[in-house]
Amino acid sequence: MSLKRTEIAKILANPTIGETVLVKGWVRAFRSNRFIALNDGSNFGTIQVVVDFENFDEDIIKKIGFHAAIAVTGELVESQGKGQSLEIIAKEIEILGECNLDDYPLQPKAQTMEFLRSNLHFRMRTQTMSAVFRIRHGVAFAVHQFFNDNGFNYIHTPIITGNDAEGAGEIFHVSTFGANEAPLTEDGKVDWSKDFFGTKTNLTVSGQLQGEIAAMALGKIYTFGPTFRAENSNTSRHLSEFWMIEPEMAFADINDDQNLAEDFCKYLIQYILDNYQPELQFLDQRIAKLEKNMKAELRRPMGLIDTLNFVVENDFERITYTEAIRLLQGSKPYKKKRFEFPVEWGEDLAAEHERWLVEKKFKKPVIVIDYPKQIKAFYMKMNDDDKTVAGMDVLFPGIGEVIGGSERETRMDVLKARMAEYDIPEEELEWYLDLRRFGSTPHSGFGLGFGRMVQFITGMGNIRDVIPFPRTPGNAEF
RNA sequence: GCUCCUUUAGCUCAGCUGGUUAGAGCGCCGGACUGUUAAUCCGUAGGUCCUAGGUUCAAGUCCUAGAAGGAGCGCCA
Repeated sequence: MSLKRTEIAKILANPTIGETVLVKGWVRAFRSNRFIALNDGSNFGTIQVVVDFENFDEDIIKKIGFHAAIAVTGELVESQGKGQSLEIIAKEIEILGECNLDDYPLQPKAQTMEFLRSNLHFRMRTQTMSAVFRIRHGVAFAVHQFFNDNGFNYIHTPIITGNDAEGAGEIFHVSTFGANEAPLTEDGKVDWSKDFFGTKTNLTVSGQLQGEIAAMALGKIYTFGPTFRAENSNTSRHLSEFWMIEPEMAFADINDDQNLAEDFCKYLIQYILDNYQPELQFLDQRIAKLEKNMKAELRRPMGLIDTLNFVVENDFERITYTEAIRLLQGSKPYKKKRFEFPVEWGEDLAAEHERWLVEKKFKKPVIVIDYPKQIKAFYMKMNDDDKTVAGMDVLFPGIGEVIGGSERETRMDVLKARMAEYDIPEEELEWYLDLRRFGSTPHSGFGLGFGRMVQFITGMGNIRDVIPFPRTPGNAEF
């Protein structure tokens, strides 16, 4: 009977010293014509294969190169060298897939993220990307675990929707009409009633409003899916297609919302600390190397793992918008006129202001609540002062806003007035108003940018490097 | 959308106030090496200097336009 392949992770977890094993994987390094570092994706690291090259065909030895796919049959033994406890003494080696290094773009050394972005189909093979995407999976898993353990139901809200009234950004239209082929109405406008769905449709910008429908029946729900914004945003924190997590809770006010947001963030980070130490250590060292030659003020105040531990172990700072403005007006950069944008009650906080609050003043995540009504969405609950709404932003060091959420407005007259202020026709959101007409109750929720959370946990500088196939203005490769 | 920066070998970069055969490190390839850990040592090859115009006796270097990439800002998650 021929030997069955064993995954490297299983060998390392439960070694059977002295037994003959078959492993298959990709070569990460081949040193001294003798030592192969082999990775098969089952774990982050490698297993060492020792080759007595005198006993092998020269043709085979030559093909054992960087990122070649090979199969090795050999004896599992305790390693004679330092740096690993186990190794496999190769008896047979089969080349499964050669990797011609004359033409292969990747090299066995550190490469820039910009270069790797131009080779998206190869970049996951690098150690950095391997660490990032393993952690990305871990965070996604932890999202479901957290909500499941806390009694939330996962709701699939639509990706294509006729909902055009959310005001969360520019939309991508969805149509089966070809360019210049759209049928027109008598007055010369495109006749959307003849389109596939019989109405004008677009890709979703948020699942929140549909999430509220579900929360009014199931109590606690969450969505976790792709969202699309056609904004011409060119930053390291924005994607045109990104994944968002949106919990919604019935019978919950803005305080419950803040508690959920804080517990949730801490849970995700703790889960990765508990389950992805090798990956985190690699990313931590990677950042340390990158920052080695940087000026002290440009470096991170703490290492990656220390930062994650710090966030988990400390309470988030919670302040009102009004308080934030007061603090900012008393700040050194304000007095020295270093801020580019005005700090005035009624003006939205700019990135420089958020950064000062998070990185200079409190040095930890900050939740800001009770924003002026004019800078927040129509569905947020109006506070008793008639000036502010029960909205919140959760601000993280380095990446700014990770969460935006609110208690929702449930009073029919107030909601209608707010919609009028935003020129949202009532007939478009009759169903949303119905939720307030029939069995309405206070409820709250938020949206967490999944990529931003992964960015924070991995310490990656650009959100394009934490999603396999980034979609940004002018780029939709693969 | 706005501002700034970058584009020279496979990769990362150097190339001064324009001057004649365009450099380095790493990688690749060839060789050496029986315990390596980003292995090490020796050697070879490798370049439309992003594109198109222009200025000049002479342009990688200066000017104009365009393209691609990056950083920051705005919008947000």
